Amino acid sequence: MSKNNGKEDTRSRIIRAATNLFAEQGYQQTTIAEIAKMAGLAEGSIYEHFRGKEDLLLTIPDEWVTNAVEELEIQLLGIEGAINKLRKFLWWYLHYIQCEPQTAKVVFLFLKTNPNFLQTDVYPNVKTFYAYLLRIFEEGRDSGELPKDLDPFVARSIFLGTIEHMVIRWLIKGMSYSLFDNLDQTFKILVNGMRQHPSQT
Amino acid sequence: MSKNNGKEDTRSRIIRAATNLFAEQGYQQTTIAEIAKMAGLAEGSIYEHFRGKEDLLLTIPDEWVTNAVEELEIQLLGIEGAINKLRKFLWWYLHYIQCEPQTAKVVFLFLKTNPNFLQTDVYPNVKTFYAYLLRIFEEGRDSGELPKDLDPFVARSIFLGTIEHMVIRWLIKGMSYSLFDNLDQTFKILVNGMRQHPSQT
Amino acid sequence: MSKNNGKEDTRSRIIRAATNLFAEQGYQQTTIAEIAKMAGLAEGSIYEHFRGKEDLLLTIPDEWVTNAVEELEIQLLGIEGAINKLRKFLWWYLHYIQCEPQTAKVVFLFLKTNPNFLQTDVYPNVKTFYAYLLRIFEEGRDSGELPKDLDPFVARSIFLGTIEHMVIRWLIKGMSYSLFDNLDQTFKILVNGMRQHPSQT
Amino acid sequence: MSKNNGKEDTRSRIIRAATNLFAEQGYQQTTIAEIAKMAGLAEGSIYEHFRGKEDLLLTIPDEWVTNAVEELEIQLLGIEGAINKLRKFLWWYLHYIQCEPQTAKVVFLFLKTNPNFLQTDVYPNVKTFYAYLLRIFEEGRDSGELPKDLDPFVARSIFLGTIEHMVIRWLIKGMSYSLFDNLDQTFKILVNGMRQHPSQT
DNA sequence: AATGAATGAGTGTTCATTCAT
DNA sequence: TATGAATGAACACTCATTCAT
Repeated sequence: MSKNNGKEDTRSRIIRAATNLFAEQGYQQTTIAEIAKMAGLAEGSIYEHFRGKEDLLLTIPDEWVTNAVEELEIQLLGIEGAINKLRKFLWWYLHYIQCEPQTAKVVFLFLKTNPNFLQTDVYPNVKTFYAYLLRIFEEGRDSGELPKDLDPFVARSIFLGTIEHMVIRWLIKGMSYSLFDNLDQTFKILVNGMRQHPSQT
Repeated sequence: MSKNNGKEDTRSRIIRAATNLFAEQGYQQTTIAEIAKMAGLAEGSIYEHFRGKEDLLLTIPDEWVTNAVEELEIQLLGIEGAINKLRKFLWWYLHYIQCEPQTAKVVFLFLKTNPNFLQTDVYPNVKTFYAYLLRIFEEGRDSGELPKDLDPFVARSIFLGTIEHMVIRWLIKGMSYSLFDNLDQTFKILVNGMRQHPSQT
Repeated sequence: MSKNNGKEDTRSRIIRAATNLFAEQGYQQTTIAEIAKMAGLAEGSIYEHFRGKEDLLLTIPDEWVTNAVEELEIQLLGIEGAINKLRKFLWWYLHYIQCEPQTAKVVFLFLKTNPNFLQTDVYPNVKTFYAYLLRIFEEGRDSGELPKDLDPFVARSIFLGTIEHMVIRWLIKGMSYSLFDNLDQTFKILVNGMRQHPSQT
Repeated sequence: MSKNNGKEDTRSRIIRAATNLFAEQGYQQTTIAEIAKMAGLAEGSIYEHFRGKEDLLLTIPDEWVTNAVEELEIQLLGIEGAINKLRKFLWWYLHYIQCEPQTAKVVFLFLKTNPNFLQTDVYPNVKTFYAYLLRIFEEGRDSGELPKDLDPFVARSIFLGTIEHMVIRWLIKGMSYSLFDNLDQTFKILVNGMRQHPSQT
């Protein structure tokens, strides 16, 4: 934000161009020439800023993920109770994704396939991000809000799996509807389960 | 049946070679030359059986999915109640995946990215497959076993999202553990939810 | 010679084209496209026969050197005396070079600079070739025709150095004169120096 | 003289950097960026002092050769007789080469291949340098110390050829031994060959 | 004199696909 | 059916050189 100098601008422009092209055509189908053209640069200039095409792909999530971790922490401030936090997490995460759908598309569709992603500098941030979720489940289990025998890892898998499924479907369908459709139902089922409980109508 | 020696054999050998190579190196990284070599054929011979590399990729799930639909139907025979059927579905599906992990890897990691998959001949089968799940939820809702206001589509998203998340994680981690670890917990949470219910211990 | 089949022909055609182009424009200045064009092939076809441009360069001397070793042995048959053998060697070697000046140019001007040449399969043949010269000097020294204290390695250096100097000068000057000009004088001086003189001990 | 700090220094630093890099990696393999870095400059600054990469290569021998001509003249002062002068030439030349092996490497391995070298400003100096050798042979022939029928050009070819062969071998072998090993033998053979023998007419 | 970001032409190499045998 | 040599379009990447500051 405060780094908007000349150089940073060029770099950002490249990242933006690459993100959009990757998102629209796929990683393999996008050429350096296209990225350069869209960024208003010569082909060779890309290599002044990035080691190569894959380096570019791997750099795309950097800011997005770093920022996500920071925001998430702030978003959860002042929220009491595991379930309230989960709700907040879900709503905010989908909102975050919806704000930059192109970046999300690259991350969810092309990056997770890439074997080198695990060795990236961003990957630890991703783990940090997901660790928050883990902590919420642990907290809820310990406070009695969630069952004592709840395995936080399993709970997280279900939570994340559901989100990812929704997001990927949304991305593939061309982001033609709102990610928040049916979100209430989804959250309700996640929390209450699918079974008809005696205590429920 | 009598052709299942010469021609059919070759075709199967190609598919098997391609599946293994795609699974191990990725689709883009695998060359026709490698596939031909592993299948014991000359490069050009591949084109006697498939239109091209992508056709080959798109053909891999054919038998696997067709067979899945058939087996699923049989598996569900005689099972009473939506929850029992869901349990069966989950256990059997994971078992099915674990039996042919290479095929699963190709399907879950490389095929879902491919934009042409949706126009494939197999895709309707996939929809049929997932429709079973939908029907189970509808049945449960209508019989009162599941809540009256349960949205079957939402329920299915959660169910499938969870499974996919588990499977993809398992594939990426090198299939180094059993897919059935923690499966009980997972199913329990899906059905009962994450909340501590008064009626539960 | 007897190998003139279809495949061998193509390979030879590539080598010939490359040899001529390398000789005329230099190794770096020659492109694969040019070689392919001159060989009447598509660019990619080069790679069916050679691993790459450098492999092509390194392959050029193969036949030439192998053949030289064989011919040399025959040429020396029946020649008596070290000095007579040296004379034969000199005349024949220059003749051999003059027969295929393009190959010679590549070998003398571009190959000896290449650091990978020493690890080539041909290099042992080169050593074999030069070892003949060494043996002639040893033989002359032992038979008394050449001085007892003659160091064969030193003698060989002088002999080869002189030849190489002549050849390279000839190549650089565009092969515009005969390599045999002044050859008598040259040989006389070389041999005079190495010969056992009556006035010497 | 007063400029020999700022500007001249930079120029020399560039030449030194280029010489070392060319010698170690070859001309083609060395980039302007590397040279600039080693010279402690920005890439573009090279072009304030040289027209380009090839100009840089062609400039390397300048001082070395000019200086050689000057020194050679001095070295030969007061030496009587052609053979004594040849001995002096040989010893001093090798010494001169050994003092600056990196420059020698560039000159002997990369410059002589370069077609533009012949049009360089230094080239006349090289001819001057070699002309000294020619004059020594002529002088010896005329004085009767060397045979009347000695062709000075031929004699020089042998002399230079031998030296170059020794030097190049030494350079390629990594300068791992002394250039003066076996020098006595070498000179003895060379001179023996060229010397006027009593037994000859 | 120095900088260094930008340039963009140039090129080796890959590989899916074709086709004559 | 099978072959495998030939194809040739496509592309990432390099690097000497320029120029505004």
